[in-house]
Amino acid sequence: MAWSITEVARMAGVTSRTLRHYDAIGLLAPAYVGINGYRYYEQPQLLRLQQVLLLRELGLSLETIAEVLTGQRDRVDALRGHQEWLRAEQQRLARLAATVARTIEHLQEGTVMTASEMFDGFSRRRAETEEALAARYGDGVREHFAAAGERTKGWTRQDYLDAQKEGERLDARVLQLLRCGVAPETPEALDVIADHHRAVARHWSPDKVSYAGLGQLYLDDPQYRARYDAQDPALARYYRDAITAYAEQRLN
Amino acid sequence: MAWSITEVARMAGVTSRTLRHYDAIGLLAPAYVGINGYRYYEQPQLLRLQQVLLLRELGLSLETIAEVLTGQRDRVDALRGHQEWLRAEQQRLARLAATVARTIEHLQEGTVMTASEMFDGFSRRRAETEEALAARYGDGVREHFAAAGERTKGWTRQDYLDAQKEGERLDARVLQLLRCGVAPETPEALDVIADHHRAVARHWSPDKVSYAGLGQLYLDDPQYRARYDAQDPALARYYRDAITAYAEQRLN
DNA sequence: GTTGACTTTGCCGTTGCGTCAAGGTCCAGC
DNA sequence: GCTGGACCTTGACGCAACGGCAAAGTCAAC
Repeated sequence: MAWSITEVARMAGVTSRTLRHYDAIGLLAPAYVGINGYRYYEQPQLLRLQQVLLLRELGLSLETIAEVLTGQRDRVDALRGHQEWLRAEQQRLARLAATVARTIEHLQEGTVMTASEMFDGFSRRRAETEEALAARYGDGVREHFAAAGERTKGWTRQDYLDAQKEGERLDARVLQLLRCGVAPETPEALDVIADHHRAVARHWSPDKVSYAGLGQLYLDDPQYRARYDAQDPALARYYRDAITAYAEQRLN
Repeated sequence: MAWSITEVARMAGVTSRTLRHYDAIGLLAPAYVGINGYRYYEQPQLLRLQQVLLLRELGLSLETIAEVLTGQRDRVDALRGHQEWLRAEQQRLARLAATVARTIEHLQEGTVMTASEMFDGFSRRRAETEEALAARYGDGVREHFAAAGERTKGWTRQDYLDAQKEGERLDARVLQLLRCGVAPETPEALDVIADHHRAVARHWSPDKVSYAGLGQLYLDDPQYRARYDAQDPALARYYRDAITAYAEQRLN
């Protein structure tokens, strides 16, 4: 008993285009293909399609479904992961909704919502760093940032741009070291970190401990972590190791 | 004071690719373009970008943002709509999570989750129709469906497929009438509806009132409505009008 | 033999960019 | 004047899961 593509589509409540797609991505191949090129499906394919649609309705991606059906991945395992994703997504939406609500209120009150400073990438990153460090090491670190604020009071936007540019160049140099297999505690690496330290010192006065703390932050803080992971999954750790070595060997 | 694309990108914390994209879709054009083709941005563009990113962080689509910034659409209005969407999406995810949880339980209990009948598009649709009608007219209609179940007891899968195929052909014919401007109460339209009535009567015994109720259902039930709306936004209403006219004129 | 329903492959469109690729431009140092 | 490196341009593909359309071949019934 073989069914044509449209017949199967009707039985399952999907379109024939969908079945062709599933064939194309290797998720569900027909039982056989006629000499005319027509796809023909039989009972086992219907059962498999049933499984596919069941998992699809739960929101799993076709890729995950394929993994589950080939047995590469456990169903319960995949579903648990999906459930976690669903929860995270729900929370994200909840936060968004809250922010939207607040924004609406502000708009209605006529508050102009300047906050233009917050849209300077540089100062925003500094604020985030302050929060992250304060969360890890207590409010004591905030005085460091207050001092940094004093020091950069006269900076123009151009100064910030230059500082940011230098930071990116440093990232590129460290990435080079990593890619070339240079160990993070070698003098070559530490020389690059020396430039990093000099750059940081322009708007902050880290001592041995707090500079090493910054290195650790690169690894632990989700914001920094994501930024470095985007370039190389090993970059954050490399940065931390190099900074730690630098603090140990060249600071006191 | 003009800034290059990368400078603006750094200030705003986005990539230059993003700014080029915004230029391409007309969301944010540079202040001017040099003879070398370079994009240059000035203060007003930065302010606009700030607005864009603010709304983007709230989850609005770039299209909506563009409408808001051109003044075609009110901010508060757009945000309210977005908020509703967020709520609906959250609820959808919550339902999904609940279903996933139940599925995990079933899997762990070893329940095999056959429910193969539920994957027959036809019987599923019938179940949905029963629920929808029961919700509207009370449980009294369920006996109609029980009788239909009796009548289709001996049907093979092929019979269901044929019935479904006929249903789709009828939809196509009605759509033709609609597109050609044939009014729903004309004899020509009623003749098509007569075939519809014959087809329905094979697994159901509608009287004048309940057949008209089915027509109304096409318009009111979200499932049916979506199915017809996909073909033409006026199809559901046309169906209802034609069925109502048929019930009035040719049934008693 | 002619419809009409059905099938095939192939390609564009959706959202918001990331990521090359190929090539032109700018500026500083020699 | 030349070179190198950082910067800029346009163009095109890729993603997820198909929808929709076009051109062309196939099948079955009348």
